[in-house]
Amino acid sequence: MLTTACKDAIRAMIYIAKKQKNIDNFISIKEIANNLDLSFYFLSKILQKLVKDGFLESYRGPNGGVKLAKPMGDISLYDIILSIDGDDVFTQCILGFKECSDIKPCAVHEKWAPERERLYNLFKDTTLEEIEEEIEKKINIKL
Amino acid sequence: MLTTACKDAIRAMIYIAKKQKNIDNFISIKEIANNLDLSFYFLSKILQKLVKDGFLESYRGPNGGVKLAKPMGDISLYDIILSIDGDDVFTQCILGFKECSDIKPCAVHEKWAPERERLYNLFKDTTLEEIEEEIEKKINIKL
DNA sequence: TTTATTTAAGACTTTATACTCTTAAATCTA
DNA sequence: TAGATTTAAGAGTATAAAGTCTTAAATAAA
Ligand code: SF4
Ligand code: SF4
Repeated sequence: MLTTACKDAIRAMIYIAKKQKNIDNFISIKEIANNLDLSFYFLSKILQKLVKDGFLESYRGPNGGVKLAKPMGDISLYDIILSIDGDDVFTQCILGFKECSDIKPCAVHEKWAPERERLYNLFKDTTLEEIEEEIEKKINIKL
Repeated sequence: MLTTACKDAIRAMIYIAKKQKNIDNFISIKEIANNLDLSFYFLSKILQKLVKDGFLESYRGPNGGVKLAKPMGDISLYDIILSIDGDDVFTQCILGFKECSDIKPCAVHEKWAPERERLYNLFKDTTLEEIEEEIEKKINIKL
């Protein structure tokens, strides 16, 4: 469904959003990796993409790190997925056909197309802000 | 979402079901591969799994090939996916957590869990028979 | 200005998936 | 029985994803 790089990216963004709600500092990637039990090396690589795509702002040197480059209500899970994995999940055919036309659809199009649409809407509608509120509301949330 | 091996498997099973509606012969893997524009070698490997799991019956020698081992109404897309890819798509966490309890869920569980359930039902409910009927009904179906 | 800290970038290694080929076994037909 | 056909099984190769490491650049603080 999603690559591990993408899953890690989402978890990191949630962590950043949660932390940023309180303090507006840059958060070091090492801290994020440690707290989420991820490889620092791997996470660094992943977050670089989000920086390039304008979802994170980064700063080097002591007290450096990353922070959200936009209001958390303006960053959706779709944005993160698109940045890391591309839009294949939302556009590709369930049977793997390269070209897909509604004129000559495959045998499961009627079943798959609406589901794919639901998936798109789900991720598009879910913002870091909403997730952050969910975390505040509940007690036992795994990060 | 699905591996290419799994997509190929589904396409092959649809092809077999469609053909078997008319004649009850064994269908050679070479014929399937040619018609679906797939590698004979790769497809052979993939279909072996479906044979082992009891969804296909195979026969060697001239006029040999494969045929459905069950009524096409008894083979769902879920069965095929399970046989080739395993059940990861239907059980795994969207954030990649190994263990997942409803007691301490992740921040997107409330959104993801129902969607995963829908996906499961969709594939579980869609049988080769239903797909075959869809193909008969429509004119321009890509195989 | 020197040293420590932190991200950026690219090379590199490992692992998993995708794909190919060869040989063996089963079966039909001449 | 000999030869052709077709799947089975396993080895082998190629490509992509995952993960690691090294060096450079930016910055802060001593
Ligand atoms: S029409 Fe069929 S082939 Fe095309 S995207 Fe839809 S499901 Fe896939
Ligand atoms: S509770 Fe969260 S971590 Fe567990 S499966 Fe659901 S979405 Fe994934």
